[in-house]
Amino acid sequence: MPSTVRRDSVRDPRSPKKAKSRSSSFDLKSFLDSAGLGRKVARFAGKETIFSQGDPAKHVIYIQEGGVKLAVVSEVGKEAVVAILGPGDFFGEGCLAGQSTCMASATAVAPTTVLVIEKAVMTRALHEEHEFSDRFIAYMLERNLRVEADLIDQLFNSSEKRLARTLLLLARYGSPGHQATVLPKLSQEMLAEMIGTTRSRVNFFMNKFRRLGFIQYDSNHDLCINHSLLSVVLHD
Amino acid sequence: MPSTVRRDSVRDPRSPKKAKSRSSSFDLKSFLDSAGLGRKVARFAGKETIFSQGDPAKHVIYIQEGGVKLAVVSEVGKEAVVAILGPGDFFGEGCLAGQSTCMASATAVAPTTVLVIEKAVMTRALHEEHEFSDRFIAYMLERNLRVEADLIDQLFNSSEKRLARTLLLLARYGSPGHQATVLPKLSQEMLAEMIGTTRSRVNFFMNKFRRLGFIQYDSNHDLCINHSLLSVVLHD
DNA sequence: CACTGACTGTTCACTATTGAACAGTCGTCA
DNA sequence: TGACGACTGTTCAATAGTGAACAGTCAGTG
Repeated sequence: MPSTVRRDSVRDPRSPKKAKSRSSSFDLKSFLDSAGLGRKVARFAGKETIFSQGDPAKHVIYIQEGGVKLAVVSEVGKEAVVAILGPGDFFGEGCLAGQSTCMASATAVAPTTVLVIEKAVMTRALHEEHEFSDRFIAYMLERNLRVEADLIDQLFNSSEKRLARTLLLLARYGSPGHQATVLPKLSQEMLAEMIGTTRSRVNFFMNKFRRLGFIQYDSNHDLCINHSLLSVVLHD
Repeated sequence: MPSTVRRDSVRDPRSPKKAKSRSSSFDLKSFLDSAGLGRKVARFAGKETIFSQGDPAKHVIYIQEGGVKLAVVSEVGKEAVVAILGPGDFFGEGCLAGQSTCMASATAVAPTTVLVIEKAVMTRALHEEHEFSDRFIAYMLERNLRVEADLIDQLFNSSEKRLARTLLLLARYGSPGHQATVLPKLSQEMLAEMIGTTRSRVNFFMNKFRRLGFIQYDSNHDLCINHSLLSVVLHD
């Protein structure tokens, strides 16, 4: 069984407005369709594996609907969640940089539909289609900021703060801008893997946050977080 | 004074061959020159600041010669080194993703010459010059892998392993492929900031590694590391 | 030379984090 | 219904990591 380890990344705090910017004037789906890239649509049920760490890396995948978890497993069997992605996100793009195998496993976290794009086709499209290339660059820049923010979070903050931040980001992801937000079901085990700590630690802080009124939940009911109160944790 | 915190990233372990791939057929420098992008050349002495966290973000910068350290400072004054970049690397690219201020400070770690490219000019070049755009995409993909690897390292490994990994990466950077490598002078304070721990911890492990013969150094002489021995640390 | 600044070497009390174990609570499925 | 699996709640000894202090080395400099 996997045990520890982390990573949130769901929506970067440093690019606040971005939430909807992907649905700009350019219609990616139509472009992909017309370019013959969109033919390969694939659907996955929740918890279904899309690809596994070590598989040959041959495709870039674009999420149309649903959600995907990227995770890696260490030599000693610890699991870490590198990112949780949603509609509009790409993954598997490592193959464009010469990666021959997948560095992470991708698993659907909900019923998900994706476009599967051959590496060669993707490369050609990037060469030939300006707008597509622009969009992809913008996406990679954003993604980079997100990962960097996660890294910095990891460097600076204690696991208590990382948990608070992750919950806030997940909440923002769900429904932007409100004071209190309900989160989809998420096990403490998975939170631990996102944050890079142990389940017992997550449990400890979740109970602490609940005791202090920062969050609410009854066993197996949805989690509800109070943005402003929880934010306090981040600033000591 | 800053105290703790981390980050290596110098050359990703997952893209071994890449070291020289940037000097491919396409001559970036000539392109930039001919496109009028290369007019603004700037030079910095070692330790000179290129830009500071919080400055307005208006340029993408391309390193021609030398080395640059990207660091961020937390609210409580801790400093973390996000990356150490060399010739062929870009930085400041966050402004292309809509960042209005610099998220990090950039400091030359050696005498350095760079091309300073206006955000608008960069955007135009990405639109209009296929080959340039390709190159930039490739660069961002690689950079992304690097940061992700750093994040994963942080998630999985103890500070001892992170120190070993960072030393190995720095060594590979210096002179690829050999058994023992000499590293440029690097204070333990800075190593601590790259790794995300305290100087006392770094000192402790440096002495341990030296005692075990994994590395050698006399006060203020260059550090010499033994690749194969030090690699052992990574695998427990 | 004496002084300062920038480092390394070392120690130590405290705190944070891990890892593992065990009990309790659902939901579901034969 | 009862067994199972997937969770949460809780505890605790054992480590790992922090922060701050103080001494020692060395180079440069007025």
